[in-house]
Amino acid sequence: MDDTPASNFLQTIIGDDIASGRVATVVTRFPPEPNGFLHIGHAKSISVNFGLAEANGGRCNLRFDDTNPEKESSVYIEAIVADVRWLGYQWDGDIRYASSYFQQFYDWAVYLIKENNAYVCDLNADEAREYRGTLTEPGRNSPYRERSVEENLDLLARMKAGEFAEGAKVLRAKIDMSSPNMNMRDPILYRIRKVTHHQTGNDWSIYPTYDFAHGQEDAIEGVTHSICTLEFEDHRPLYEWFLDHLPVPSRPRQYEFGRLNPSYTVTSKRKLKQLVDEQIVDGWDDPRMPTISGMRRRGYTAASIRRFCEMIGTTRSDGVVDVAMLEFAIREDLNENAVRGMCVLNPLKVVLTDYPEDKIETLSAPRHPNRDDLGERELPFTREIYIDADDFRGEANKKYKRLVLGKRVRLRNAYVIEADEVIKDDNGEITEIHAHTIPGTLGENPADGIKPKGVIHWVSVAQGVPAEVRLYDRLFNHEAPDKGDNMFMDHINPESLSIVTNAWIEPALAAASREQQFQFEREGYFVADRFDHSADKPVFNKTIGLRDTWVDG
RNA sequence: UGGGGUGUCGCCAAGCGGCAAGGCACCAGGUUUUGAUCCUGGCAUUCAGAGGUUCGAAUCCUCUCACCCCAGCCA
Repeated sequence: MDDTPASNFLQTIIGDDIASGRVATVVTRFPPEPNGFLHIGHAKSISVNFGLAEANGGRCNLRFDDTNPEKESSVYIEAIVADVRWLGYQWDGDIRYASSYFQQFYDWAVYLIKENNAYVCDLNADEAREYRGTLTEPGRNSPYRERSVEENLDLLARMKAGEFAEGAKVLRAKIDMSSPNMNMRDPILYRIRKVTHHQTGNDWSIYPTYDFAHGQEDAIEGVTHSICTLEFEDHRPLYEWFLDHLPVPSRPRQYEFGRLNPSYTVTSKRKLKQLVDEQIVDGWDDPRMPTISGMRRRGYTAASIRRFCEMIGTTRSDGVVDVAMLEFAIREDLNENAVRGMCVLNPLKVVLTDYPEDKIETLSAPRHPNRDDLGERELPFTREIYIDADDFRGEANKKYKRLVLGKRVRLRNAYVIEADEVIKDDNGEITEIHAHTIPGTLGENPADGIKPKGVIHWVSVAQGVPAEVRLYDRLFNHEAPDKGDNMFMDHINPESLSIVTNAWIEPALAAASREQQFQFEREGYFVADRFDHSADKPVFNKTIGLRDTWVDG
């Protein structure tokens, strides 16, 4: 958005087109099919399409490629619209639908028949496959290929009228059954589907295929640069064939880029849907999902997703992007902008035996270590506090910079304390620690010169608030779960979610509003859950941990 | 054994005939009341490989190799 236009091959092409006068105004489009939620791969496409339009003073349309009603639903339309908006992009004019051009497509189909460039074929799916040939053998002409224009016109009209059963007939382009490009072997333009369409209801019983719709949609909308992913490259000759043989109002051009494949994740709507359907996750917006809505709920910001897309670039090579880059993008944003707070995930009580029982000292702590503009928060200090159980050891080596029996540690934003005694129950489990404060260490080092070895976070027992914290980890424990067909189900990380129900947060955090991001110091970045969080029952999701270079656990 | 693509550091990626940007990751120091941030330094005599053209090649030519996509009435 405020970024300088990324230099990539698409920008070069567009720059040349503008310079040569081939295009006056750049028009792109983001054309999702409403058959699932948008994921991080779509975010790249959105970033490319809207970004290129924006960088070149052009426009970008949001168009639903809704040509297959069987798999689509308006539920997805609503989710997709919300996601694009949340990412921060504004499409040109109204939302478009391929389905609103259905009559035009039909008229063009009639045109093609009249030009002897299309015919109705009665081959069923199996027969058609047989006639199509293979990658190395040419196909054979359909026995229905030479029907008369009149007969084809009549048959198409009757297909439209619903006279034939699904699968009984299709309309095909008459191109070349021996083409080495499978897409040119008399591709299907229309198939019979007697289903209700989410936009057009029962108006149609035949629906155009992607190939017979896409280029024409682009032409109707005046799209100048139709940008898609690499797997459509083989369709480009067909895309152009239709533009060549139809009286379309403009001449769009298709360009392809390599799709995004983040490591440790799957980005295939089919596979994501399977995770949802089989309840491996809680829904399309589960925080472990690589969907836009899942990432949003996880605590990713729109800015970090845009930044990530910018970092990875746009090229024609397809590789796997290390998720560490995505993690870097969100840490970078949150480090700069997230308010700090303290949360104890695994509470261990510490009693400060020298501290008065009823005393509540209201300390003040900065909301951010390097940003004074974010101000300060009140931080109550009391005799009993919780620290994380991992932050105490009876004894430890010099590398351990936390609380050790007989040693000192600094309580973040408060006093230096020294551990005196470990209290255990009958089973030998530690129940609490007795310690004492070192006077005069509020904002100062100990007067005796014995500096604490480390800093740990804490929360007042009496003034803190219980909270639920959902700890997320990657959904897959394999770098490339997408490899192989259904193998990805074998690589599910069984520990991708663990819920901490007895976390303890400082009062300032209980005042969080939904979707507000924080850094729980020394733990990571967390967000108040978009749906489940409330002041009465705080719920936080772990977005990502802090970078941890500490060796020796 | 058809057609279409891609190969530059562990990952992403600039480079488009003049002598290998940058980011992520990693490593080593410094600062630090977050083992975070921040700061400093390190990290491809080499561009899939082999030939060739040229004063000079990652960039041009030739061949080879590897990987990806295409045989949905999905997009």
